[in-house]
Amino acid sequence: QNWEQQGHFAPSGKGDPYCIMIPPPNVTGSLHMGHGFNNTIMDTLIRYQRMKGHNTLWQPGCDHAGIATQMVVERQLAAQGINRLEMGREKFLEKVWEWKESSGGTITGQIRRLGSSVDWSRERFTMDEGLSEAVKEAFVRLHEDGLIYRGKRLVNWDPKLHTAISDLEVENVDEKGSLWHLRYPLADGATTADGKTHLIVATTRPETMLGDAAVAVHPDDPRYQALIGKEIILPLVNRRIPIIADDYVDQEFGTGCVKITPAHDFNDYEVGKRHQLPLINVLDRDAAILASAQIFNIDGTLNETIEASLVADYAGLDRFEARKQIVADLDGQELLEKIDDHGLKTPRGDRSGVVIEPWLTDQWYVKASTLAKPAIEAVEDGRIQFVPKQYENMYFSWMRDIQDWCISRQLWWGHRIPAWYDESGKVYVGRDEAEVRAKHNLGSDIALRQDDDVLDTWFSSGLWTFSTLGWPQQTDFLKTFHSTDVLVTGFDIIFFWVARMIMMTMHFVKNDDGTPQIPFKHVYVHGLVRDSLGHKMSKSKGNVLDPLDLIDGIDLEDLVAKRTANMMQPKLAAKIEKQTRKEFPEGIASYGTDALRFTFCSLATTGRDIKFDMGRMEGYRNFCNKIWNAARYVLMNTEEQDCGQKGGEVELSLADRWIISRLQRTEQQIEKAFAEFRFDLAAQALFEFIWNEYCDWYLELSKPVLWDENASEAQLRGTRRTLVQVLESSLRLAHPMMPFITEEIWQRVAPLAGQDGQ
RNA sequence: AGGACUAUAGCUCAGUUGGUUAGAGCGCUACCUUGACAUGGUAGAGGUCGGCAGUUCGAAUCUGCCUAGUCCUACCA
Repeated sequence: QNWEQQGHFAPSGKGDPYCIMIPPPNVTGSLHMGHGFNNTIMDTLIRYQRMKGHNTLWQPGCDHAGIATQMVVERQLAAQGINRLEMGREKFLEKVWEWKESSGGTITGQIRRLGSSVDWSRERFTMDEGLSEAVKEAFVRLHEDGLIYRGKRLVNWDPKLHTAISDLEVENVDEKGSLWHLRYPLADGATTADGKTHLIVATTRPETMLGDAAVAVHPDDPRYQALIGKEIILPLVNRRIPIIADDYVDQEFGTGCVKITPAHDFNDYEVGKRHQLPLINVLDRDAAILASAQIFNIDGTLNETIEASLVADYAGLDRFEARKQIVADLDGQELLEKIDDHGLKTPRGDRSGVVIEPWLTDQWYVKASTLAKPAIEAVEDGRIQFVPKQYENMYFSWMRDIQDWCISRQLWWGHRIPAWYDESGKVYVGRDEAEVRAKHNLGSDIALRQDDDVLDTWFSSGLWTFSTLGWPQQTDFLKTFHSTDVLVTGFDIIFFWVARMIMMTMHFVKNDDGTPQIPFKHVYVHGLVRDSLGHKMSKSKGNVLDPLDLIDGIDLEDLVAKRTANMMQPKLAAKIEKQTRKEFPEGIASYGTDALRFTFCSLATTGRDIKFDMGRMEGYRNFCNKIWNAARYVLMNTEEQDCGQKGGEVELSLADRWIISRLQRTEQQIEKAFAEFRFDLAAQALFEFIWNEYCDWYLELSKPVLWDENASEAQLRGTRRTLVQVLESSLRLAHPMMPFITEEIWQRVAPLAGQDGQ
């Protein structure tokens, strides 16, 4: 029976509490090197604290990962020719739950293989009943506090996934594009200073010109000052739009004239508001006909309002098709001045990869700046400390300029927003429909419809440290283990998750005296695990390592098959196969969990990315072997022997006293290393002590004593006792990093050393 | 545009508050199969610590500038 079965991983109930919450992986995901690293660090910390006699809780769980999971299930259905919309919400959700049930155990099983000593009895899932209640409660309370509102604003719209996403989910990618210079004819016979009858605007998105509401110039620009207040005839749609002055315009860039399209660009939106421009496009003057404020449909095709306009057949065209058509049409009317090459940052959805459109819709927002204030202070005054410290700057710069957080998603998989609408569209927020009716005195004759949208996944993960302990109930676990001690996570989710956890927790969880509780005292930030060349591991690069393959080993054919499975492009598969055969001609040997974990620890240096080096791991596998053999030697010479544990005179030699003093120094080094989260230094100190001192010197020095026929009983007892005691202490030091080998040997060594083995 | 980080042996990385001959693992060379361990042992080669200048009795370490690379944030049409 191992320690997990004996229940050693649950809180002991004795000693000072020490708690870590696992960053919940995607429930349908599978283990990668990042998890392996992350879990090793946490487990090492937890085991270390547990051995020091603390009342430890390491709580596992998974995230429902809204978009990611929904995409996977949609893809599966698509393979069977089924569309989610045809299926309907309820049936689709049944499918997602089915998928969750069938694949949801994968990653937790894999985490177990890493030796993670989590308390499985307290496993949580963000869509569990308890956590869902917490989410609902949090939403309603934030709304009551005036920190959640619903509003029509420009959002980042994903035309592929058909949902809004937050700023953080948009990646700005450097891409080559063009700058189109378009001629906009001046109205009423006006001319420019140099006698032209048009202005030239430069744009990277010519198709949005259909929605232009103005042309802006800089107020001080001498070239255009005389034209401010005059009007332009917008080409193709022949609508009159004003020339306005705004110092947002950079005189140096392009022609110094900017087309303003408030419904399709965040800057233009602000300009539009400043100048009270209609937030709209083609049919602005006939608002009655105007159903939508934009020229795009939900999927990025041009909408019907275009067709109703003066011009032809853009409606239904994809936005990029429309671009070609519009440029061609402008060219046909001699309105295209020139096209320049232009590098630009294209906003793309981090999940879908498609170009994100600013789109005007009703969404729910969290007023982040209010929540950010105490969250900033907590880091400023050191209640929360980042390790390494430089990440605090990153945190501050984002938090001090934080934008409201769009939390509604037009998805089905997630926590449905607890808001209801009556027939007039008036919105009521409450824990359930009954509460809403009671609170607002709505009779049963009034029909209510719940909001279709769900919450951003990060909304529920933001509550993770306390929702998993039973909040809003004041449970014993919440009182004992919150605030948690350390959060172990990657820098890539500091904004997504860490910052939001701090904000949410400090708003909802209070001490008895009313002061806010922080979610954790330390944030240990680690880097990405990369391959030995420093490249990011990814399926398409074919350089992915599976931690389990490093533990168990894998032969070459299986590895090739694994790396090239389900490739989109067959060409890529051939390349990956070649590369894999070259890198691992013999496949991957089995290194064992301890070697893998020890390698992670030794590479866990201050906050930089980790290049995973197989050579390093090979060396540490040899170290495991060294420990094993040293233990064999010690047991051979001490088991069934008098090690002084039953009394009797014990004489310590110089060597005995020397190794004991070295051990004590090592213990101090490791204690210091752990206090500073320097797992690499802890690993190094342990390695050097066990190999270079205990094995190379002390074991050798013990041989002549043990084999000396003239040695006294007291001398033999002294050497045997030192052998077992130093070994036992070394195993104790090694155990957090190498749990398996130490657990196995320990059971035999501990009694000899007069310890109980735990 | 602003900010952060990195640069040390062929490779992957340590080097604490500036202090003798700069360390580890892997790789490399030579030798060693005696009873913990060839996943081992002994001996060894290999570094002008990215560059330049400065502070100092003394710099891998502190300061400034430069170069190369990685990353984060930002509204350049």
